[in-house]
Amino acid sequence: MSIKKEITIYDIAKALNYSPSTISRALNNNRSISKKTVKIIQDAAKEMGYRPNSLAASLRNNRSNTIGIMISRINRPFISSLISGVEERARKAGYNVIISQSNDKYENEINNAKALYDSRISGLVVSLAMETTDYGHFQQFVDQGIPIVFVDRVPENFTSYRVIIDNYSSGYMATKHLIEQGCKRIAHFAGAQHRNVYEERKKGYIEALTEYGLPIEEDLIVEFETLSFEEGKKATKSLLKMKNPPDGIFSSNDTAAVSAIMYAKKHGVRIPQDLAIIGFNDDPIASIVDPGLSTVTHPATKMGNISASRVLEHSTETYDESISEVTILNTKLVIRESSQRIPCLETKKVGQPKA
Amino acid sequence: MSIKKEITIYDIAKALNYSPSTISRALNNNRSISKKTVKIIQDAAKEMGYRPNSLAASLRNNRSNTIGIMISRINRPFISSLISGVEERARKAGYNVIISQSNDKYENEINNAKALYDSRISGLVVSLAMETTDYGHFQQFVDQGIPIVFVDRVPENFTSYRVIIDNYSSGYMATKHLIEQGCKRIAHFAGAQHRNVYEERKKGYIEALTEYGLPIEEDLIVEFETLSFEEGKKATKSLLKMKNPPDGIFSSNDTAAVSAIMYAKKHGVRIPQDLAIIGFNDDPIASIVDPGLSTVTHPATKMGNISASRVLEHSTETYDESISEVTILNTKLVIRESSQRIPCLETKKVGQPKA
DNA sequence: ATAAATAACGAAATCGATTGCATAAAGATA
DNA sequence: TATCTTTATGCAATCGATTTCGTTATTTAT
Repeated sequence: MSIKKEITIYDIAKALNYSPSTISRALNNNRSISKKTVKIIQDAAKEMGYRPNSLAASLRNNRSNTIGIMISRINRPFISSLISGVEERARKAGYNVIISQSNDKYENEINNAKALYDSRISGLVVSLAMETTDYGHFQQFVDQGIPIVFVDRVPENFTSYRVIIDNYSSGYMATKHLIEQGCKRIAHFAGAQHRNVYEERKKGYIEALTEYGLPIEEDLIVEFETLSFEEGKKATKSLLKMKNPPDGIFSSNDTAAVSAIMYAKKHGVRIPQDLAIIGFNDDPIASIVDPGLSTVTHPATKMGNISASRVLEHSTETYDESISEVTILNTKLVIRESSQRIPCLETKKVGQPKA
Repeated sequence: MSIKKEITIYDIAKALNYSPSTISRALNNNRSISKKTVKIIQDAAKEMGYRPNSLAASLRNNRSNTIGIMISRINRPFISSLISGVEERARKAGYNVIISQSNDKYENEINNAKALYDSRISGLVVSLAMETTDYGHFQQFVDQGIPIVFVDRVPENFTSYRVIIDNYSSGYMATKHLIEQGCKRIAHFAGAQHRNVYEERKKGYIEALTEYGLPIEEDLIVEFETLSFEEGKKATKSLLKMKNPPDGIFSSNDTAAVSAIMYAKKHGVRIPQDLAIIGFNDDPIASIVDPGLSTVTHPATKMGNISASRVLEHSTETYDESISEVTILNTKLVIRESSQRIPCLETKKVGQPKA
């Protein structure tokens, strides 16, 4: 266990007979050091096997070249791709990424926020826990000038960066698609209505029905807690038991939609003839289930990339904290067999270009 | 942008007329400070809103209460659950988790190792990139007494902690199951043979065939590069084109297995009657595909938990660096319809108890 | 009662990099 | 030549917590 000594700028300073300040500046390509000296120092540093101690730099600068991520659960396709996108971009810029999962609990989110804050992260990427309705725990970051990027599940009243999709239009398009396929009674699997994404998808659903003169039936709108497989099954069961069951379902996620497909199939309901189904997210299971689940793509990795970029490009000088910068990404309908009653391939774009 | 000043131990020291040393000790419950004083100081700290600056402590201690993770890709079910398990355990202990993905590239793995090393992580959890065959980039951690836990994809010759499943037995059991279901010509989707997991699964496969007196046919063993959906399709296609096609497939992962199911189904091959299939991992898609894919469970989250524990419990004093501590977790066969020719539910355990 | 041990706390160095200010040398301008 | 810049570098403080050595009281032992 012979722990090797690390080389510091002091070692280099001694070896080259320069002061530590000069070494530091040279290594950071500070222009006040002549190119010749810079070269000498950088070469020596490389040769001596110097490795910057980022902890020391972080302490001095009071920021740690680290991006913190707060999400509900890592092991969900959308979330893991989102994280992947953040990591990808951050690492290219030499930043580390710290993750924390809330398991959709408000209390965990608060604790994680504190932990990340104490870690002196230089930026935060957040997708809110299902439970969260109060955003006070994010104020500490704002007070310290640490940029926050909310992704996908964003708060209603909190000035910050946002990276989202157009949930309203996406919900509208998904529902419209079902209508165009001949559905007259379309059910909706809605998520918690205090979470923007679910609220807006539902609004889009209602708008589409309204526009096409179809009635809004509260019986056909099921509000889920977690949009889980189990919940999907239960909801499908009770929908199919109705005297006048729906002929279409727009689900706010793929898990519940797939669950519906499987339950319906098992009970002799033909998909899409008797029941057309469309989900949301384009998780891997969407293309595996039989019949394939039509859905709305959710550009997770790209959202992660952009979120990280927002943090990296954030500049305290140019930042106006009274303005929310919102980035809206396009989604696409992916039409598979679960909703395709009329034989005609189509792929539609939803949403607006980047704001 | 009025950035609030943080409270330090010096502020507390001044307020209470103690020295910073005493404050530090009291906050760390050092026994050389009287209980009375400790209480006074801790109360004051709380009241003043003191928050320890972990960067300062990290610099001083030269370790950062952070666990680094190196994996191939975050957005894979097994990996994201693994990470989830590490995060879960680490956060409970007040540790942060930094992630880095190699995308299965050796070069990225080297760079990530350097980045994590420079971040002064206090422990490392690694699942090797597909490409990696040289392990020199991990030596730096050993030299600094930083514990490394290899999970799942582990190196052959590198003394360290390991958390794995019994791939050999699992492969054996999976194959045996197919044999018991009446398969006579079982194909194998093998992964890169320099990666322990794939090599051992194949060995288990061969052992089972041998034990039951079935011939080993090289034509039926397909070595994959990435075990992707595409590769699975291609392999299935050529297998089914053989004059004497296989009646069973043991795939080293679920993705390729599901791909095989879908391809075979599409081409009129009945599953499991004509072709019985079993996969590996128990990814979500395994229970979604129709017919449901039999597979081998891979206790990902638990492996993550244990890996984190190994790091947290690691003690430089008691550690003997000439010994590899290996933890082997149980796997289970999950029998679904894709392999069930004989009507009889079964679930078998594979592997040994924790070492 | 006196030496020895213990308890409770303080002074100051340390971890390694950064940076405002000072300084010296070289070049430019009048 | 004298003055003013500009260039290149060093000095020393700083970030905040930890820790090694001490230094006083206060107990305990003899």
